Amino acid sequence: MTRRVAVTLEDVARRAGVSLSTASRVINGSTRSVTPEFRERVLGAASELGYLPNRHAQAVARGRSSLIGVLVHDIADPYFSSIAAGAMREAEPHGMVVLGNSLRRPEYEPEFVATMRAQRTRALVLVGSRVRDAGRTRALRAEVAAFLAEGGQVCAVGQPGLGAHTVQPANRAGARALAHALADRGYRDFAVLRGPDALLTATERLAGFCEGLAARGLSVPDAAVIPGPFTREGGHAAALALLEAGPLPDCVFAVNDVMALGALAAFREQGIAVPDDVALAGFDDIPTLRDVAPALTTVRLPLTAMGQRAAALALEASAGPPRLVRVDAEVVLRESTRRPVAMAAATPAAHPTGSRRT
Amino acid sequence: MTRRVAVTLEDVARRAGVSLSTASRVINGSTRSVTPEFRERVLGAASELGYLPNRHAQAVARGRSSLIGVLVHDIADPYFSSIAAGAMREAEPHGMVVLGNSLRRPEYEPEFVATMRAQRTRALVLVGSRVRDAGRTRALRAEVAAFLAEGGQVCAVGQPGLGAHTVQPANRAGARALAHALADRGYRDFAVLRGPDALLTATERLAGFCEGLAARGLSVPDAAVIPGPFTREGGHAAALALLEAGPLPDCVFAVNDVMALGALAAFREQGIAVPDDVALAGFDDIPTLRDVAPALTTVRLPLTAMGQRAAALALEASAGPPRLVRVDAEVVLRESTRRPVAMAAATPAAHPTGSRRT
DNA sequence: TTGTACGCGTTATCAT
DNA sequence: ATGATAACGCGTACAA
Repeated sequence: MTRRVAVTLEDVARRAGVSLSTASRVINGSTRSVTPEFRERVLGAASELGYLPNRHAQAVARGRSSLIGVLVHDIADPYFSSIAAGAMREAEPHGMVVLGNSLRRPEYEPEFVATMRAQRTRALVLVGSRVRDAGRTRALRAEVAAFLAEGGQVCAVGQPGLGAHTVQPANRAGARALAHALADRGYRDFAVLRGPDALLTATERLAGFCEGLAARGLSVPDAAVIPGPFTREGGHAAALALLEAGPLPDCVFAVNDVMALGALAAFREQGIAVPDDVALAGFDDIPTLRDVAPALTTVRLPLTAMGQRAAALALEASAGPPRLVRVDAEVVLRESTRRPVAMAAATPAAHPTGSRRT
Repeated sequence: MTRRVAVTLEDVARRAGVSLSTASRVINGSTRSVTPEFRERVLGAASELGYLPNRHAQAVARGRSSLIGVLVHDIADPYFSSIAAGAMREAEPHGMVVLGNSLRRPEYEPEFVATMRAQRTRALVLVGSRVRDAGRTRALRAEVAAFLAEGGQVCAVGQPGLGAHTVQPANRAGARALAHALADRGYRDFAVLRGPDALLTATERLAGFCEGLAARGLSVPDAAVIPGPFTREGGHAAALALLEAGPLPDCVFAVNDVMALGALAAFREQGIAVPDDVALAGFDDIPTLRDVAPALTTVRLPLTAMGQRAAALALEASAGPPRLVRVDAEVVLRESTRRPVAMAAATPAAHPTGSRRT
């Protein structure tokens, strides 16, 4: 009747002349208690028939599958693809990786976790940023809790407070160190392309940057803090908005690299030279940066390693409470914040800080 | 005994006071033949209990899962992540997407297809390049055939001859057109960073480029055709090798953009200016190109659209033979092949073509 | 050690 | 329209 299309374990058992259970034992290797001779026969039959275990049937019988979920916001964004690559490299030997792409829609995240629950996935890596929207956060947290309750394991990257293991980059400290470094290079008049204020990551970087400046007796005028999407287009638009808002600052900090690249493009289009007319810095050190000119100052995060670490945490047989793994960020000064000759000639003290923007 | 951890359809049926079959009918909506009242009751019970259908059980019962596989060589490479993003966008509404990362190991490809067979995946998108190794190709083709025989659907991108639908970019014609354009800009003395000679894609582009030059009475000296990996590092190394081999040509063609970026970096490190000392062109038009300076001449492929098209082909209920969808490539001339002033001043005829490299 | 039989959560066939 | 009941392919107590 039904067109039997794939070889089943029963076929293998029949051909090997053994029972289904014996065949099962040698194939999945649960217990070693099988005679070498039978073992041979089963293995032979399996390979002759081209047998492939039905993973779904296994998952149903075992009550758990070997799928591993990885969720990112945008797989075409180098930040996410780098982390995803690291996570996949680590996870691949342990099971099949399912990669989800939220397209930056927060409502998709709980949905994805639900899907993974339905798949009885054993481990989950959630890469993203916590968002200020309490409803969304609650929905996501609820799904994660349900997933955990069902015996799954979860590790988040960059979004603490989910009740799961977390790999957390030093957004605040990194931005603070960057501010120090820029102030020490003599920059005095700053602007920040701050990203969406709903994104915790963006907000932390802004806060850290301001703290760092404050430690040097500097600050960013409110009018020079430009919000916008966390993307290249967002950076582009924010840079244009900055130009509209008033005279150019010494130095612009975009809270991530893709935004910085957008800003760089906007400046180029407007005939504004970086770093001669304005300095520019980003955050993340995405691989793409190796090929842009001028070389972009940034705060390096070990993206691939973060993904690997997260996958390892999600995969390890963990007893005990959720762990928080902090990841250091390192300031990398490059061409885009080389002080222009005119400024470098003067002593920093010669530059009164007075806020140009009121 | 067993810790019942997830809500099952039976729980829902019991709570709704209906039979398992009825509950199944309203949940999966197979037949509409359910009284509105019962329907309400089941839906209510399901949502109260937080019921999630076990996809594995469904897959076992139905004999086919709703998984969709996408295989790429390197998810961190913009070429692949762009195509993958397109494929995922198209596929996501139809099922869960499983993304595989071969890390450019050809032996992983048949393995991935086998895994997808084991998962009873319904559709498969294979992104990559056909490799000259007959053994590998045969292994892959065999797995694809088995997958097809089991009722699955497949679409390949850039690797024809797999017995599946194929989305095939115009590698040859694109490279030919590029050669024409460069010759028309006055370049006479060329080198090609040709990639691995085992990769069909690389070979086709090289061949097309040579054809295009030949049509203008030009050619590339053998010594100026440098092989190497299809990656940024490969391009970097190949550019250095080119420098070692002899004097600089007018113009270098790297058979893909990431190689061109590697070459660009190598030139920059060596103090060689592009395009003033040497012109440079790539192939693909990856998104990254928007941020490199000088802007890189390339041959544009609609990467995202190709991914979408491939997923659509793999998903569509196709009767009939495998289809071959050709995708046009478009030459995009940018700054990196602006003719230097000195050359532009002279007439092309003033530049004897004589091969500098013997 | 091996085989029998039952269970996993669904779908689908068949009477009712 | 609804409800038993038999698959689906596999894992695994339990008995032999």
